[in-house]
Amino acid sequence: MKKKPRTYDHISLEKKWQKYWEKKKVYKTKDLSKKFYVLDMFPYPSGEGLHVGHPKGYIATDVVSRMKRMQGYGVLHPMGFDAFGLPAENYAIKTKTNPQIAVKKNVERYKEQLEILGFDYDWEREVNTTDPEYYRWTQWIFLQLFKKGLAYESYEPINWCPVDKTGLANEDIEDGKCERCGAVVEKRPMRQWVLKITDYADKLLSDLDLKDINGDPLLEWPESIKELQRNWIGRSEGVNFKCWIKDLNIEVKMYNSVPQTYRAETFTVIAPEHPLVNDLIKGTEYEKPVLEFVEKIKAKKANNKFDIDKDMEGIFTGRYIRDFAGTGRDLPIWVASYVLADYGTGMVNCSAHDERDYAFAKKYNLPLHEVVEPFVQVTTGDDAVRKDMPFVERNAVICVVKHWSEDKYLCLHWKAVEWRGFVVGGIEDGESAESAAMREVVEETGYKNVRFVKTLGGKIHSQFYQAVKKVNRFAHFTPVLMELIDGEQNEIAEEEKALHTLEWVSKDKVMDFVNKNDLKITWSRVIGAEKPIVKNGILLEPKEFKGREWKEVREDIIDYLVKSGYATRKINYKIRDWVFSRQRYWGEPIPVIHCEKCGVVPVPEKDLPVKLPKVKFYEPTGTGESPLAAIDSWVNVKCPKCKGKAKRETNTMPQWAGSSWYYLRYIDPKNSKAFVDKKKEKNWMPVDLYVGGAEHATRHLIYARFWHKFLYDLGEVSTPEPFKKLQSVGLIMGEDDRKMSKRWGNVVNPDDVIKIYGADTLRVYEMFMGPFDQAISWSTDNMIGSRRFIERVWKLSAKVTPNESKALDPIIHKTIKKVTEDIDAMKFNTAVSTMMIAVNEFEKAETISREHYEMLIKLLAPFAPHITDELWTELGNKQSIHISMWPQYNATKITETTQQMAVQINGKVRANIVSRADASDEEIKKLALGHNDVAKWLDGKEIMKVIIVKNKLVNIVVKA
RNA sequence: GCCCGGGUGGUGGAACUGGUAUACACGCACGACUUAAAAUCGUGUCUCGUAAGGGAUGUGGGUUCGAUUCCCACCCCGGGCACCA
Repeated sequence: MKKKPRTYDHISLEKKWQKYWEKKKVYKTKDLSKKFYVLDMFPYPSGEGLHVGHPKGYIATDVVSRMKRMQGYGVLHPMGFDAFGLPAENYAIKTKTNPQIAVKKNVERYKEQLEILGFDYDWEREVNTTDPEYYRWTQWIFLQLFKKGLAYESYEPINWCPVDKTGLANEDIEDGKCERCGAVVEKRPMRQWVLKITDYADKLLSDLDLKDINGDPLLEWPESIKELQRNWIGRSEGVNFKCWIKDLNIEVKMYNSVPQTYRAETFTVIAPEHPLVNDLIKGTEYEKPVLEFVEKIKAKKANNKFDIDKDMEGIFTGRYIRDFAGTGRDLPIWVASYVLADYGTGMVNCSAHDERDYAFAKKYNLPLHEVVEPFVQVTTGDDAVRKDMPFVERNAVICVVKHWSEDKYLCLHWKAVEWRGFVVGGIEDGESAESAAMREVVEETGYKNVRFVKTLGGKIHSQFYQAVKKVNRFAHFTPVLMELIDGEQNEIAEEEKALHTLEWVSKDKVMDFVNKNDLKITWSRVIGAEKPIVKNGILLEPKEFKGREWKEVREDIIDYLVKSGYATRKINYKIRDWVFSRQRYWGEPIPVIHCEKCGVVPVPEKDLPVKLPKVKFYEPTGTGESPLAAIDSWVNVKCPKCKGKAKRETNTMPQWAGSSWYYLRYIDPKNSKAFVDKKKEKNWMPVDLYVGGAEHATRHLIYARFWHKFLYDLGEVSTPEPFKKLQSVGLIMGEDDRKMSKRWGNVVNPDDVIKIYGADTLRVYEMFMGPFDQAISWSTDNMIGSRRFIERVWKLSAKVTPNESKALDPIIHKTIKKVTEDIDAMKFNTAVSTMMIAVNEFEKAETISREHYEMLIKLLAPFAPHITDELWTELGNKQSIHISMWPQYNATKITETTQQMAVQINGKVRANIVSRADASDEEIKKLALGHNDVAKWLDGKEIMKVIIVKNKLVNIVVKA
């Protein structure tokens, strides 16, 4: 064994090992009985190159894949490039180079940057979405979708980006702006290809919760990303009411996801874009004004100047919905700006129990009819309803009492329970609310001359715990307004005064004074500031369901409506079909041909790929046609069916097409007969670990699941879901806490960092920074710690002797256990800190056995692959450390013979004791009580209880 | 507004199914080595207090022998969705 003092020259050392690994094909994918497929979200190679934030996820998968390989798994850890789409094309236009050339250059640059980081990718499996041999299969999948009717042409208005001059999918829009360039998106009707992702909406949603045979979740995804997808898919269950337009006898369906309140419906609104609008107004006096209104709203929407809060507008059509459910009312139909044409049926019956409908009705003075009374339940505090206790119902009054001369109101403050409100009391049998109110005011306040003014609307239902009577109360309050005639008052008993005080509160302070919701509702009726009752309340109609609760009655009402023939069950989704065509050059040509005679004809599979032709001008035209339309020689073809005159489709696919299935191509990247060999697919799928940014939750991850499910239904793939475990990477921010970007000048380039500190240091640092899925700011200062750590491991090799030494057994075996578990759980920061602790211990030892040192560097190998391979071969090993066996911990070597325990007295640490590891509770108790520092605290106190937690603490509870 | 995360030293952060809060690292201070500096090594570093001891995990309350961890309310920060009837 050599023990030369040598310097750690990371530059030559790292280069040397990278060459060695490549030459020896250390990382070639092997088919073994145990497989592990680790996948990175492949990069989109921009002209900027990588910054230090990009490789964070790649380092993590590299660490995992290296450990898995050492654990004897056949590991598939590939890398490729996603290069079609707007960014590459815009870059090409800007730099006036052909995108093909620009992409090639960018890919080369990216590969160089990835290579110096020392990743273990099997580059023989590299894929590139712009390679015709790759997109042949992207086109093939499109054709299968087309054949199953899942790809169709549509002429609906879509989102159009005026800067990028192309249509966009819903998913490409952020806050009404183009996600790429930030331009305000317009609505524009044009021909486009659309994929029917809505057919899979239900499966995409429910399969998020798939369970395996053990009942464990099949998708080990962060709950937050599942939730994002659930929200995006936006499933809504409800009913479609059958309605008729009065006089015209047109049947229409009306979607309603809150059918409980159907009897409150008093008017109907229809979207301005709805085709039925014309039929409603044709030839009537309403035709002109309504059409003008529709045009105005459409124009606003096209320019994205539409703001729902400012622009809630409508106009009457002169038509009515005929009474459809026995309410005895016909509903006037209004065209309203806030109605969505492409959700539900584009037409909605409106009631007082929806905030927007309520606001619209108030604005246009439309009638409202409430069928729900407010219901409040106290859930917190002393008067919170007690669980498992029945309710005692009672009719009662809430009396708001106005001062005889000032604009003040009589309020009560019950101090014991911190209840602030008005005079409240029960209604006796046979008593009217009015007389109960008179009686209660006199009894409670002592004021003698009070006058009834009016009842404040319908009942307010309220559940709370009545401490005095020790019951759960269900009160049905009638709120009333009273007024004192003068200030004449009886003396109030002293004991009454102690319970509560009377306060005259000025009008503007009452709302803040009262602290219970039923009282707040009462007060809002006094001042006329009522809000619509939504989502919660007690039903008055229909009479069969009177008294039932809003949430609880829903299913029964739906049953009732379906049985009565008023409605049918219906499910709607927020997710829209995927607008799949782009009017741009740089994408996969959509493989169909438009024939004058036969219509749309798919390109025969044997003619794939439809290659993107080389062009001189690839700037977007902005006409709704892609630049391909100008290339006659490419566009004009013979119809594959009738051999007649035909033209190629000139739209191309969106950026997300190629990435929707690339993980399958890695499995069999060179196959020219199929997109993937079925046997190989079965061997490697699903992806065991997929790592990437959470920003892909609603696009890539939904699209890929959609395509995968489609291929699964075709029998082309063997798993219902593509990605078993998903892990999101937290961003690395700039040192100024802002997103790393050229714009802020805070970009740190990995090449520079590697030059100074080495790839191993960069890798260790990025893993050590903090929790992997959390966004953390870069700190070059902090990185020095990782470099020091590596150098200490390097220097430690001087202490290695062939002799055995048992002293370090516990520490190294604990470290093996923790590091292995942490890597599996993606807790890299604590894995690194555990190794740091081990190194600190190793440094204290005189000598280190070769066995222990080898264990240590093996644990470090996935994080710092270069230096560990160097140290490993210095020890005389012939093969790379990365194909050595991962160390296994020995549980018996971890267990210590003694245990240290803290002694607490009433929860405060007063002493520490050491006992044999197998000491009995009695022995430990004796030891603890006998300790000098403990005796001092126990002096003259009575011991109530002694709690012993093995290997942790002893807590002695004494009487204070 | 709704739905997810998250608030712990000067900083990044650690703490297993409730069990000695602040591991590990950065920074800082002091010391050693050096003519000197860098590098390296050592010691210290939540806070108040001379000490004994007390107080701290966003705020307030609760459960418990014991709470960063569980429950309730509120405040703040980050992300997503947002006219979806």
